[in-house]
Amino acid sequence: MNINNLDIDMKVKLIHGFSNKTRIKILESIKDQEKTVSQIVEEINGNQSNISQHLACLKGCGIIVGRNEGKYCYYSLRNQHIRNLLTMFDVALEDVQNDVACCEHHID
Amino acid sequence: MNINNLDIDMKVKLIHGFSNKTRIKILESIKDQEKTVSQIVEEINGNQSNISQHLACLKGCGIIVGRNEGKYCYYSLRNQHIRNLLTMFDVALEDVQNDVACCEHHID
DNA sequence: TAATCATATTAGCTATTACTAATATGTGTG
DNA sequence: CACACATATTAGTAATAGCTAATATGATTA
Repeated sequence: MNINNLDIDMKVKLIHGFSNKTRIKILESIKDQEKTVSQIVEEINGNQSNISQHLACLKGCGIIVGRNEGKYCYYSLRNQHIRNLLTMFDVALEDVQNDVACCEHHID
Repeated sequence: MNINNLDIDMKVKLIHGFSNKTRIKILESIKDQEKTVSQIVEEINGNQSNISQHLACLKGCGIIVGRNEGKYCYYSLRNQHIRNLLTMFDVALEDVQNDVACCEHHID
């Protein structure tokens, strides 16, 4: 496993962070302002444990950062690059939107 | 399931296309010029069946397009937006690179 | 300090995804 | 037309990811 492979692993991990519906919802929810876990849970109508796990994943992937304040934990996007990526997904999607039968069975 | 949810599903599917090591390798391989399946297989040292399946996935996600010519099939990135996305991943990654323990067990 | 609230962690289970090997299809060539 | 080559498809299996419910941790408050 060389440097290049490490890079690609990192890249895949980063991208993987974005590749789940719940995580995308979380990211959209905190795109413009930091929120606490419970705010997120309420907003996207999720399960506390589940959201917490996804937040840990997003943090581990370097997509978001957490900040503790008293008993609350505020999460926000790591930086502007991440925000840009989220925007770019939408841009690319618009373009594809019409002719995507779309990966129904993913690999097969 | 409303319009918004359909959008988000599409978005997740699009992103999912990028979230696998083999697929990223394929994309990097064809980033600057179209290639045949066998060229890709050779270049990234992959298994023909496996690569073919991933190509179908990428096509289904709207990330690449295929063009038949005789017994060959040439694949290339769908458009410039996709190329931009690939570049942006690298940009975002650089930024994160240093402090990513990184999602070892994904959700847990 | 006991009770409560916010969040994290764990365990068990199910669903999804990726891989390999075998086989099929489709196209050009001797 | 038989054979070889390029690619696609299928089936079966192994690996990964995601979910829920239960429990733990850690901070605040009555």
